[in-house]
Amino acid sequence: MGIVKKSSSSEQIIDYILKKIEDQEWKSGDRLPSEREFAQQLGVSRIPLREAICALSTMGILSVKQGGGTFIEEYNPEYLGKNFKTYTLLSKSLIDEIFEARIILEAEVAKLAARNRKDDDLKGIRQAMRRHSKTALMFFDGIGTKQEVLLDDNDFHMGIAAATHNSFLYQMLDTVRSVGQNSHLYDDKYVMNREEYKEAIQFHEKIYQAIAEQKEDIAFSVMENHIKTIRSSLDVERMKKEFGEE
Amino acid sequence: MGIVKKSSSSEQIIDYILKKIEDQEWKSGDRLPSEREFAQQLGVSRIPLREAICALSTMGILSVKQGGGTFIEEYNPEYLGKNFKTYTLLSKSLIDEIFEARIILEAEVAKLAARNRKDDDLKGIRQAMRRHSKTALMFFDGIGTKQEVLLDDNDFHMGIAAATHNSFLYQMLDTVRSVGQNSHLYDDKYVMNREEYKEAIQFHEKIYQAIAEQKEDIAFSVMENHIKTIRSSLDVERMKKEFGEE
DNA sequence: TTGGTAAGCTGGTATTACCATTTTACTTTT
DNA sequence: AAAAGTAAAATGGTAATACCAGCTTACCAA
Repeated sequence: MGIVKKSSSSEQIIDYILKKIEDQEWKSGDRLPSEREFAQQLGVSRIPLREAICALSTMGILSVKQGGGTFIEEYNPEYLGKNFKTYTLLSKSLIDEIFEARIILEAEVAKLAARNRKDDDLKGIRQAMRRHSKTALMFFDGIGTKQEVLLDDNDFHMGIAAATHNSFLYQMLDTVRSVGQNSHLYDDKYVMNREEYKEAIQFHEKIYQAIAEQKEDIAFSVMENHIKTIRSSLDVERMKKEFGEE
Repeated sequence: MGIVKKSSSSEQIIDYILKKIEDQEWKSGDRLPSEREFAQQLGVSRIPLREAICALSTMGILSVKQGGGTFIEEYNPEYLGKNFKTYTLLSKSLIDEIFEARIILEAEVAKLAARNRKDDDLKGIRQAMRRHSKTALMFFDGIGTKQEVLLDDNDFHMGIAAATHNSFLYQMLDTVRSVGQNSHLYDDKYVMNREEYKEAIQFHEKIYQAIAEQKEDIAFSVMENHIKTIRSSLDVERMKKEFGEE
């Protein structure tokens, strides 16, 4: 007779595995029994066991390797926001919330980066910044795509996040940026006119300087203005689209 | 012949479903074909299809009802941090990162709450605050458990987060708080001596006042000090444990 | 010692059958 | 005709078995 008793089998199995982890009986890196063996121990078939393993691996708690086995995963903050990278159905009000959160996070991240950054971090940020300004200017001469510009811009911002040496804040910012940019409401509006982008490049340089010189408050406020400026221009575009052309 | 072609079947099915959602062919509330029918359409068996559905439902993108069907879920920020509620294996350095993130988030959340709070929000915060101070004082008279005190404390802080009316910040704070408090390193150290807790209660009252009067900067700085104080006392406890008793 | 080969582990998928719950449609009752 | 009850069908959940695909191991040959 198995250990499982009530309600959905797979859920009970999930609880069973989580309890083993919480009780420290199973630690990071440990291998679970093979599916056949484990299923027999629990008194269930492979199907609900696999459902449980699937759910836990989606959460990042387990990892499965074909031919190898199933293992307890190392704690990995990457999964914090991973779920949302592909989700695009956002309402107007949610987008406002996202931007509000993004302004706060970007500014605080810049501040913390100014405090914690190493010399190596500066190098990465600088490279991304220069690549970005180059691709952005080339884009207005008809060379390259908007996506390239956005990628370089993202590298700049996430490079700053990496300089905080705080994986939680990194992942939170990554989430907020991804969710926002994947929204179908902002598909082709992110890179605006030439002036606005030159302005953005200037913002980037100021932010970089502040981080390099470890001026936390300046990094905070300039970044805050930078993101607020972006939000404003996006709002303008949204107005155009609602009342204009079509 | 099915639609699926290369690599892992279940992953392809996941991509297939996500693409349908991104292309707006399937919207929130829509019902997927039944497992048998859908599997036949894709040219696979039910097993990999169920694996895909399992993964997507743990991400919060699908929801399944036995006897009913499988549906596209409404966008739900709740899943942002849900994964971590049970995960407890944290290293010392990660705990430092968590506290750093928490200080930033709690302070910014308090600030935003002071800006956006409605009168109803104040009511909830006030109730939690009073319940907390009551259970905390009772606890030192030997009545009630530490867990009750922690729950009330959590209600207070999350009530403030709710007052921001920003579900992203709410979920981020919830995540950071959950991850930190579930750590096995802090099992029985959260409620310290009587003086420290009276201090915390005073902090709470100041924070509440600032939010009620919509004084953003005061809410920010008092909350920042509140969390920093907690971190300090926890560090002291950690020292004791490392060099002391055992 | 080195290299490869084969056996046996592992998870991944297919098939079939049956159970549990929900939905639907029909019948019965009022 | 409307309401209530009941049976049938549809759907997800589980079981059992078999086989495929990738990895590990051990053993053998050079």
